[in-house]
Amino acid sequence: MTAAANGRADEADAGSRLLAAELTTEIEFLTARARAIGSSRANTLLAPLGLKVRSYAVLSLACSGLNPSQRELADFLSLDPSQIVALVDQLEQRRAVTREQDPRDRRSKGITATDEGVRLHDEARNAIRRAEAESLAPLDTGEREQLRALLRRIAFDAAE
Amino acid sequence: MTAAANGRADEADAGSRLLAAELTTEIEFLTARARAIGSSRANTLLAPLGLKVRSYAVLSLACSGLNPSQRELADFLSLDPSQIVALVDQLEQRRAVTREQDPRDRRSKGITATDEGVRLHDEARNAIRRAEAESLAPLDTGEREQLRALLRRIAFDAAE
DNA sequence: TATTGTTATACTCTATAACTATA
DNA sequence: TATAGTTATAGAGTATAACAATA
Repeated sequence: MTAAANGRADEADAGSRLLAAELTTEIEFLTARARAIGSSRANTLLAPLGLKVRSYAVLSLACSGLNPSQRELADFLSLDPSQIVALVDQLEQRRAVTREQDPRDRRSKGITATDEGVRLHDEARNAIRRAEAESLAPLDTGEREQLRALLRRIAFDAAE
Repeated sequence: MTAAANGRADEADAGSRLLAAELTTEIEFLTARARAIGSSRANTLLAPLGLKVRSYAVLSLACSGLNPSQRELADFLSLDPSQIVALVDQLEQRRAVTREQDPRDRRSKGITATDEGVRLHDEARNAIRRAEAESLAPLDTGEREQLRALLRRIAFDAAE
């Protein structure tokens, strides 16, 4: 996780007296904790499909119609190219995606989903949405959209 | 983070055409990315102090005046007790914290900061605040407080 | 000479189980 | 019998460097 599995994420005792500590006001800490809770739930619900948040992200981008190269996937997901190789290997072995050599640059391989990959992605997206609904249970609809908008700006405006 | 170091976190090309993908609307993905950016910055700024986000969290709780036991630290930080041992070992070796046996339950050890630990924590907290300011640069003050409040509810209301 | 994908390797982080001392 | 801390170990995740094919 980064988007790694974290099976212990929701074991913390939220009623703990340590909630009074200053640490709980720091965004860095809160973000890490929210991510751990979210990844844990997402990985649990993705497990029956043989996916994790990492492979789901690759599959999702393969289904986007944007035909990303492995290099683009690595840059966009902030993963090393060698990790993308392993993730694409897994998805390719189960016939969810294909590597297609770019005729204009034969070094580059576009990753696209097969019909089976699209089916798998539909199921996985439902799992992700269930996980999201559980993780965001304390927030109402408007607050969820607020959070989404704020996170999106941090995730993609800050890096430039 | 997990709050692990992620040196590649902010290398993604935010101007990428992949921004159009549906994936970028999913909270799970955005949270993981925000955490990676935040942890990366925080770890970079903590490195000169010989700390990471993990050890900083333990030090911070040791400085809270709440005198947490290792078991409480493990529960609250969602870490395995054996990982707490290693983190406290490191901090104890540099004389930043002490283990004190609880006289009412001699199995339990309360972790408290030394004067040196408090000094280290003051420096580290400044580093964390600088990291936070950088990570949240796209947001104004009101939006930062909004985000803090939303994350706090997810981090601590959801787990019950 | 630089870049894409690939392989290999080492390192960190995380999960699990067993042990001890206390309760 | 159960719990706090500890130790040891294996697995997953991550970083780094080197290589072949292509540009």
